[in-house]
Amino acid sequence: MSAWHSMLRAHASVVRRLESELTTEHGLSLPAYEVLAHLSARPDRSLRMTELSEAALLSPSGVTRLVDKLQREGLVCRRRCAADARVIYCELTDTGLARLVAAYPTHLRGVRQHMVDKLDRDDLAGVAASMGKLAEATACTDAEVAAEAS
Amino acid sequence: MSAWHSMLRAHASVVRRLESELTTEHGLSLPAYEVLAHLSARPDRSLRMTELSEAALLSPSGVTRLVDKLQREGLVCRRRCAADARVIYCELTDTGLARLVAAYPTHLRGVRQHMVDKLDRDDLAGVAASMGKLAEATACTDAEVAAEAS
DNA sequence: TCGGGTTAGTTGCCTGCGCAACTAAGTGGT
DNA sequence: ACCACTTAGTTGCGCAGGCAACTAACCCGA
Repeated sequence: MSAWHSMLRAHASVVRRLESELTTEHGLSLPAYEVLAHLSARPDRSLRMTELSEAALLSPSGVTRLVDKLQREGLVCRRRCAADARVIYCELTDTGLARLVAAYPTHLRGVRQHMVDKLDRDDLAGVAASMGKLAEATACTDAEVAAEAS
Repeated sequence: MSAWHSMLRAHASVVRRLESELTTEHGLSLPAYEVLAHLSARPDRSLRMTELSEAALLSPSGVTRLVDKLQREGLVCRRRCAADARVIYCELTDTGLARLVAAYPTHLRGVRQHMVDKLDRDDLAGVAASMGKLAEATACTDAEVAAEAS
């Protein structure tokens, strides 16, 4: 139980700091950064909206609006899929990539400063492992829930 | 870095589940539950608004509105402080306590189910320790920031 | 004792985001 | 070939919550 509360507090404070640094220095919210980062990791710099939804931990509508915003700023653009007219690829523009590259050091420094440096090597490994288990486990139960719903 | 991403995902999914269970079964958001729980832990069942703000990880305005809502539902009431007319005590009513007692098992089960049971004993201890460090460390830097601002 | 600074709480305004309903497009059974 | 079912994405709506500005109360030095 104390683990739970500590996790809540830790998450809240780390996220708040990272987000405030990112927004003041580069005008990017944390989900926006996540989106750009995930896009940049792709060879074609693009992902489907649903994939972004998964990547940015956002609901479909949230992704739609976030991409709207990023598009208005010229950081991404929408591209229709030739094979399936329902899917829309969101593609990172050069401007978007530049913005990401500019923001990257800030983000990296933030994570180090607010998380990595406060823990020793073993702690960090433990956290990574445990959180990985949690994320995976919940993904599984999600699948089960979806299965029994159908 | 993978620790960071895992933490984000784990937190998001655990929180979402807990919250949805709490709201559907008892009509309480997670912050609302936190508030009631913290109040119940006090001998006089009351806390100042600022203390609630800290407890519920909410901004002052957020607390004001959350307490407004809880008050409308009759779960808490506001009480002025005789010694200092600025401070307002938020006090848990009997109804509020009853609601909390009703919700408690749900919350406990949720935390077990979505977090504790997915980790073995050592993981859990590690998470508690590490997250404790993070929360504490960020509290410290908060203090520093406040100090240098003044 | 009174005027500037601080602190507790509230309010206006705005943004982000989830849910539910919807449209458009693809798929599969008959 | 057609119609029911699913899937991708978008929109209407509503709520939660942060920031900045405000009020009221306290505090302290001259």
